[in-house]
Amino acid sequence: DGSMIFNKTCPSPRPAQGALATQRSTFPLALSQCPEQGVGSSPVGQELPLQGEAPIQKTITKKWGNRSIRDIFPSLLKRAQAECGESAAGMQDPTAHRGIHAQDAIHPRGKLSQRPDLATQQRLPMGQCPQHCIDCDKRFSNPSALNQHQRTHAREQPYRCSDCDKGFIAHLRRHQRTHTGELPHHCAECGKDFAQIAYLRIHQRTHTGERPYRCADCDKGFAQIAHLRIHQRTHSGEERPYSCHDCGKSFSSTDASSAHAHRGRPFQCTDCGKSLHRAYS
DNA sequence: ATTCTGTAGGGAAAAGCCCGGG
DNA sequence: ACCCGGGCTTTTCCCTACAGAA
Ligand SMILES: [Zn+2]
Ligand SMILES: [Zn+2]
Ligand SMILES: [Zn+2]
Ligand SMILES: [Zn+2]
Repeated sequence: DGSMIFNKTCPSPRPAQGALATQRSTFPLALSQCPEQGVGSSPVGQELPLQGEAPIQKTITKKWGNRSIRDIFPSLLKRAQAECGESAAGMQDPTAHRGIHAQDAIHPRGKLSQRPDLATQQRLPMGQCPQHCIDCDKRFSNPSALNQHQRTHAREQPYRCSDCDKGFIAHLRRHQRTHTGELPHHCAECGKDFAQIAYLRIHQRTHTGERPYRCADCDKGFAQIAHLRIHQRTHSGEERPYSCHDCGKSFSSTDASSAHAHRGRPFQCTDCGKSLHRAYS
């Protein structure tokens, strides 16, 4: 831990979730309704090679402070997604910025928008369309298309956060705690505090040992149903719907895909000098 | 024997849905 | 009618432990 050098020889540090969704018919694809994509436009499809990309950057040095890269990386990704217009310029970590677009199913890069961009009169790939809906991440080639689209959100979402400008159907206060850091729900057992009561309830099972979800095959119990569902894949054969963009290996989950390692040790710790073969060491 | 690497298990965050009380 | 929050839920992410392979 500590400060890390992220030596990016692997072009996608986190495996694509969206892009891989094509291989899994049950994936909830939230594409549709985008007026720029036309009716029945299919999900990502075979991802086209990205055009106009800078060549993969060889080394990106970044001081991560006291936090490890795996702690800081998710927020970088989220911020890049929320703030990006179309270019990585100004981003603290262009690597993260590239990553999220290369993997993004919401606005797949391979598809051209139907209307030309106002400035250039070119049909841009959807992922590069400059008009960005902050509520759903869809992209539009011109402001009026975005405006029209956003009126649908105004109907659906009567609440709007003054901090991040996102719209919600309810529970605005609860969302705003993600900005304020307020943690009103206290565990009397261990003293930890949580932003949502649901976190506290689930957390309390770690003290009580309650495991309400039971595997019908092996009778093992789990505290969270998501864990049971993941576990049950171990009984049901070799379903491997996710594959790595870079090496093509298949995995049963995005988690497994993200944890797998590549040759070349893309991660290096500046403190101990050790090369790491994957982000999770 | 040591290092790599895939996998299982477990702790959380964010946000959607339903509902009842005020 | 409207707002709010509790309770429950799904989805996704992050991390660790560990066993078998290299
Ligand atoms: Zn907000
Ligand atoms: Zn506790
Ligand atoms: Zn089981
Ligand atoms: Zn790979």
